[in-house]
Amino acid sequence: MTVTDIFKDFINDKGLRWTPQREIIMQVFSKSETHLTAEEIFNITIQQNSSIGIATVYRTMALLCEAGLAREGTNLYGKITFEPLYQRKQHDHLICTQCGIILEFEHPLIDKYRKDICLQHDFILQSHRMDLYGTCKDCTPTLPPNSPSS
Amino acid sequence: MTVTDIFKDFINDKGLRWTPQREIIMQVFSKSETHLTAEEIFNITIQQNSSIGIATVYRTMALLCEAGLAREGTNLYGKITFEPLYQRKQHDHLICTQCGIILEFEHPLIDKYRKDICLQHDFILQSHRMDLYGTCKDCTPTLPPNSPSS
DNA sequence: CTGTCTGCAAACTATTTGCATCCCT
DNA sequence: AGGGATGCAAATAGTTTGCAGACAG
Repeated sequence: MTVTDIFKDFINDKGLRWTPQREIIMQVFSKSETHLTAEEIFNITIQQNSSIGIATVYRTMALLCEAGLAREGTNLYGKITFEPLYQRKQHDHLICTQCGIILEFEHPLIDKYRKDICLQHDFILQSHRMDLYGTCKDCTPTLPPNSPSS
Repeated sequence: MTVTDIFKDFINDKGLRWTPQREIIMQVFSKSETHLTAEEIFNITIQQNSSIGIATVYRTMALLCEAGLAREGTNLYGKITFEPLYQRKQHDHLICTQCGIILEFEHPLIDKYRKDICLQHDFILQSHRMDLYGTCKDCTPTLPPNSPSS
């Protein structure tokens, strides 16, 4: 059962049609390890089929979200991004505000306490998003050894 | 030392000018307990000064963010929102996807593990955002007592 | 064949910017 | 007086929508 199969089933079950555009877009997207904007997905897809329009990317991504295979978000610049959800552990993000890189992590206890909180508030948790913003290892200026303490 | 004082100092220190518009916008904003969009802030301010333009709201909110008194975010509909930061404990959010209400909570252990994670990744934490999405107490359909188990 | 999909371009919406004028300092 | 601040309107930028033709089933 591949991601493509799942999406194809979803499309069929809704009485929609399986098209080359939908297949390409979903493949490009599901290969990605990071959060992509519609434009980024579009730029990759047109390398494989130069006649795809960005409207189709948006329309297909909406279907992928509906199918539970993708999730919408917003990047540092306010653009909509899509995050692959298929067969991925739930995780949280470290986002470097210098270079924009997104690192992933998970922490079982954070997860546990998250659920506790929801119980305490009679809140039925559907999903969550936790992003930690800061400076990643590579963007942290490291003082050279013996550097003057100006 | 009120919020207004802090903002006024910030404005002065930058060699900028204290204007009625800035004062009104900042007061409207700092009275708010929730996340507001620019338009919401605008709608309240024009009740006090009908000639304020929305561009000024955006410009003033940018200053408040720079001053560390506000923080930008995105609501369920993709619009930019502003969250007051002054003299408020850091906290996380429970966001009801039905009615949009935002409940706040804090959990010291989640906070501790968040910091641990950053240490492990040589990541210098500047800020974070954790939003839990789901259904709040009031929007949860409760079965009447003795309801049939259809 | 039928009705969905597509690409295109136009429409929208939220946000930003240019500019003449205003008004703090 | 001088230069930042404002409101307006126009410009952007991202996303959505309408439509005629293409095409899956």
